[in-house]
Amino acid sequence: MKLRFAPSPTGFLHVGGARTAIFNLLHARRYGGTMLLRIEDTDVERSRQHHAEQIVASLRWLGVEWDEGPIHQSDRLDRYRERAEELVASGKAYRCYCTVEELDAERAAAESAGKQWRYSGRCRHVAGVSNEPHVIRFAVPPGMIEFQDLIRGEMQFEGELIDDFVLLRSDGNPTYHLSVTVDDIDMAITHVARGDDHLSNTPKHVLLFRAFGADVPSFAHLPLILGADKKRLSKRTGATSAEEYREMGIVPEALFNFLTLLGWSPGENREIFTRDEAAQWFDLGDVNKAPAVFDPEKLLWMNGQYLMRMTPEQIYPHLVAFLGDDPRSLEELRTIIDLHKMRARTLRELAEQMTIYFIDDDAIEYDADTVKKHIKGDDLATRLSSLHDTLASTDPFDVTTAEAALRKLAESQGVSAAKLIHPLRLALTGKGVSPPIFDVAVVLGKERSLRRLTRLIEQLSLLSS
RNA sequence: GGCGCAUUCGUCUAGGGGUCCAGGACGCCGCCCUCUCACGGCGGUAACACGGGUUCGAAUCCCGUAUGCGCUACCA
Repeated sequence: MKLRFAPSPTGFLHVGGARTAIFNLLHARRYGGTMLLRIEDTDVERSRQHHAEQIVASLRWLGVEWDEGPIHQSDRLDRYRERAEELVASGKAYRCYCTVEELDAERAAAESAGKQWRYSGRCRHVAGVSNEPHVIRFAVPPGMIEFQDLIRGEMQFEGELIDDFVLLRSDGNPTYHLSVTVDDIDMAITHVARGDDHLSNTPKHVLLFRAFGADVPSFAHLPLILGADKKRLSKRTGATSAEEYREMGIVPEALFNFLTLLGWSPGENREIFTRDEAAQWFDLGDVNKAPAVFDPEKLLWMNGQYLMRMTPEQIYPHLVAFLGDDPRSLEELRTIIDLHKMRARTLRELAEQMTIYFIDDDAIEYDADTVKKHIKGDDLATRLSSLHDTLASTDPFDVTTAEAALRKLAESQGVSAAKLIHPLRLALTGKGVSPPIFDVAVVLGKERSLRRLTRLIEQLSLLSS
């Protein structure tokens, strides 16, 4: 068994393509098959080398591996010409001297007359060989074309309704239909899993496999991924490339898992699982027929689930990119990551939350809403001063000791602990939300915590006015 | 227009004739936990597109209709 993912390098790796790659990989792994990566860059107009490199990088990042390739179709142009000539020689294809201008004009005329247009096949009968520019067209035979689709079942198409499609362009480059079948034959592909948009092209490919005397592979046409507007996922409705999700702070394992669930389910209500688990359960035949809407909210939730289950060691390599020019070491961040990982949905959020530990004690900006809520009462200054003294004499300065000391103080002051805790949070972080405040204090250390508390006390009159 | 594909809660899905007045997850709402947030726990909201059949019985099978999408290029 051998599968392949065959992107064309006309842009970044689209999430739909990413999912196609994942499904190919999973099916190959499930059944011990081989996975091939092939770059379909026969369209010189639109293909770019840097896109190919970007796609390869995105696949690596995502964790989609391949056993062979990447093979570039642009390296195999001679092979496609050779195969096209074979078909001409055997009478299954022919040279066509019609120009695009002529054909476009015919098409436009037919359209304005309200009639559907199809190529007449008139060049089938042109005799001899001329040096005039020409394409090679496949002579589509009449009759029903049938094939099996793993996802849709038995498919039937009427041959008469298919144009004599172009195999080789006038510049000598192959079209998709030619290159894809020549390659799938040469590379012994047994299962073709690709986007739904190719379903209508498949009869052409079946015809070509037969014309070449090759076995027709199994097909699996995956439904598209839609945006919130139920249209093909586009930039209007959200990020479309794997790269954008990386930049957003999505970890690859989460995106992989999420994409896997679009159009497929392992059953038994399983949502979070590893690539290896998916590879044990996956089968192309279980993929849904209906297109799926990409829900960024659920991706964010899933990413949060991953972050919270990952260790600081696992998170750190992904996090570094979000830490700015002067990233701290894993050692410095280990505790902080543990404190914040269940509070962030993306690496970006995580990095953002961690900044409170590294800014100057004097640079903290107090959140206005939190100030309004917790900075009140004439005796606040004195109570916080007492808190300062209490914390100053707390030894050791650890979570349990500090918390016990604060609670004891609150009791002696006749107020709830919350009356001290919220101002303390504001003092240490400038915010109304944070991890448990004594954990934050311990990370900061006694000295910096006291300095931050002192600063708040000093600014109290300013803030409450 | 032609050909093809699809249609279960807002979204992702489970379901493959009776156990479904439809299960899980995200989101949303409420409660609990609690120093805040998050996590977690508990509960709630919400769906078989429509119409005909077949059958003792249909979300599940068949046929229409509607809607959406794809292809109809010297793009893939």
